[in-house]
Amino acid sequence: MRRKVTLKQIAKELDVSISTVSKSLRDSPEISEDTRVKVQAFAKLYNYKPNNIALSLKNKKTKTIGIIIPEIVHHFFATVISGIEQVANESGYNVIVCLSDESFDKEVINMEMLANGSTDGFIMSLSKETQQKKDFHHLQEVINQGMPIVLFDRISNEIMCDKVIIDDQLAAYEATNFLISKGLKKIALLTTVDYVSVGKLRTDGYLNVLHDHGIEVDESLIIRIEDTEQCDEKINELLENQSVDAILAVNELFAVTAIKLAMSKGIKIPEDLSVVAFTDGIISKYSTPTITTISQNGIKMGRKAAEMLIKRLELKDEDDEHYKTEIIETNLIIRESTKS
Amino acid sequence: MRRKVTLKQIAKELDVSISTVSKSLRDSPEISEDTRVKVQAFAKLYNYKPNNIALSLKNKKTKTIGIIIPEIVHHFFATVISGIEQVANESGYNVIVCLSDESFDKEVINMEMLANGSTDGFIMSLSKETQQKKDFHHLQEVINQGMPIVLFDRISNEIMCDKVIIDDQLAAYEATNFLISKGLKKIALLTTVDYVSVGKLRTDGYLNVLHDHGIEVDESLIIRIEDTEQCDEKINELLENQSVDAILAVNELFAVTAIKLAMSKGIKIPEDLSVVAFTDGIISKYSTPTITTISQNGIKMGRKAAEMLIKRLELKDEDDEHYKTEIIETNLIIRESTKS
DNA sequence: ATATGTTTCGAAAACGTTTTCGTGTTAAAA
DNA sequence: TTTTAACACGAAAACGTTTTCGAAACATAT
Repeated sequence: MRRKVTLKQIAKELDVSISTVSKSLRDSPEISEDTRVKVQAFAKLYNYKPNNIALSLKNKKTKTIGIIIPEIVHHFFATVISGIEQVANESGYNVIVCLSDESFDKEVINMEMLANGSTDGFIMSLSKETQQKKDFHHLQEVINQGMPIVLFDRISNEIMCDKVIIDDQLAAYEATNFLISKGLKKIALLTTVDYVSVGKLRTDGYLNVLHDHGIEVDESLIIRIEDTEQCDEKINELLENQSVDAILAVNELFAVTAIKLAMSKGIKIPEDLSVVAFTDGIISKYSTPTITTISQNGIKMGRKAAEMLIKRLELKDEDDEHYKTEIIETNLIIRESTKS
Repeated sequence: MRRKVTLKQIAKELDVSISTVSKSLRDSPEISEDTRVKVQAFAKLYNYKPNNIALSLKNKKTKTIGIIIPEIVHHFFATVISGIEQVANESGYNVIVCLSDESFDKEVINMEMLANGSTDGFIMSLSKETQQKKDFHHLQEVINQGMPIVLFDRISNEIMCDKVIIDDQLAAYEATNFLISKGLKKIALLTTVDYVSVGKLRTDGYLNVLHDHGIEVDESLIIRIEDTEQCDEKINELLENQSVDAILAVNELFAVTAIKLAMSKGIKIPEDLSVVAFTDGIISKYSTPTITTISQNGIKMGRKAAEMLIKRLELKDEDDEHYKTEIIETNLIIRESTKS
């Protein structure tokens, strides 16, 4: 077992000082050709690579980005990570991933853990519980210490930092508008409880478009689903008690569940019922029928978030304090679940 | 902006030495009640938390696990990460994730990057290219330096280390056997090219069961698909030219693609064609019809891998050198895509 | 001859910890 | 009173780097 070689060992072996070795390897002009070549050859032979931890301590930079998200077994979040990783990699950064499991406490713990020197900054999406409690002291604490944060998707306006989102309200507006343009009237909304920021915004967009078309809002068509267990039951209720023309779902899962239930009741898609879902993922593409969705380009969001964070990290402390909110464009991907 | 407070600053402020502060915070008996209380109060007030990087350098332990996988936008790999993260979290470890994108070079670069002090060990699944080249020098190098590695799913027997896998061959055998027991004869296999270890093993299991039942192997029923672009074309060919009773697919994607193509040709599932897929993921559960799959419990694999790695990390250098290969059991989840 | 300049290298500090060891002070024992 | 022990604390080393500064050795110019 050949442990990693250090500057000190090389220095001892070649009978020079540590400084000389360090300078030689960094091609300092202070060092003579002779010793430089000698040291470099030796270092190469023993496959010397500087120790990252020591460098981090010295430079007060870890070249590491902390990612905190609610869950990873989730197509959208996985794509965001992928996007972040791409940019990070190009710039020599690593990513360290922590999951909050939608728990406020876990989010706090993970954040404190990483904030103690492990990362230079954070990219995160808030847990449900955090959005509900509206307690952001852990974020504020980190920001106060001078570490930049970029929030994406599940954000809060109470926190002053860079953000990357889609225009949830507009997207919901346009998607619903698309349904209305097909002559559909009784449009149901499958959404989450209101404290989830994106759920709220999407609901607003839905309400606005109805209002703009002078369509009366039927509260019984708005189904707020807390967790996946309720999903089947609540959607079943909707389909039993109402004659519905179309459904706008705030995620793929609600949509595919609705489609399956409808089909089992003999309701034809899209002839009897049109369905549009947020978040273009695996399910929409491969289910039968394929589902019309609002694309939410996770890769792009991840890339943008990483770019913003790294830019701020490499900005020489000229703390702009001028925070930006980037909006990633969405578009409607029309598939089989809506009338043409 | 209140930067993080250090021992040195506390020491200066309270006019004691750094050692005294450190000892006070760690409740050393060397320190008098008085100063201990005083220091602890001050530290709490300023929210002192030791710097992880400094600790890592001192202890030569980072409490970080490096994960290198081919891609993250992939349900199975996401579940494995989730499992790893659970165990890591319980034991106070963080995970740092790198993606190889199925590229040998990226795998090597990422590994070297993390090996220079960033992590205590690795959990990884080999990229296609690595399996093809059979070049494992980067793994061997890391192992020689005394860092433990746990391989999962895409492994190689040439590397001496802990491993976590499913019994791919047995699972393929049993799944195919299940199809045969339903009276199906012409069973096609949708697999990957042979250098992917799991593809090879699954193919072997398929071949063995045919042999054991005295069924002649029809090479034209074995479709080797290199990448997703070829997928449609190759499966189309199969369905056009052959009368096929059943399909065993080595992943969900191949299965759902085959089902969609078959249905578009008026072939009824499961009446005319039964389909079984490896990897129980999102698609199988939500597609129409739902797909019978071989479960491959990613969470469990991840958890097991993390347990093995951490155990080895915390083993006080009593290098067993006694490497284990854990086999995670699979089971057939019978859904709508196979005859009952 | 001295003064000046250049080349080449090493000592030491710094990053933030923990820990070993030494030492001064005080209290108890002889 | 002197010796010994217990107590409370600080100095310094160590982890592996990079970088500043000083200095020795030699060459060149005056």
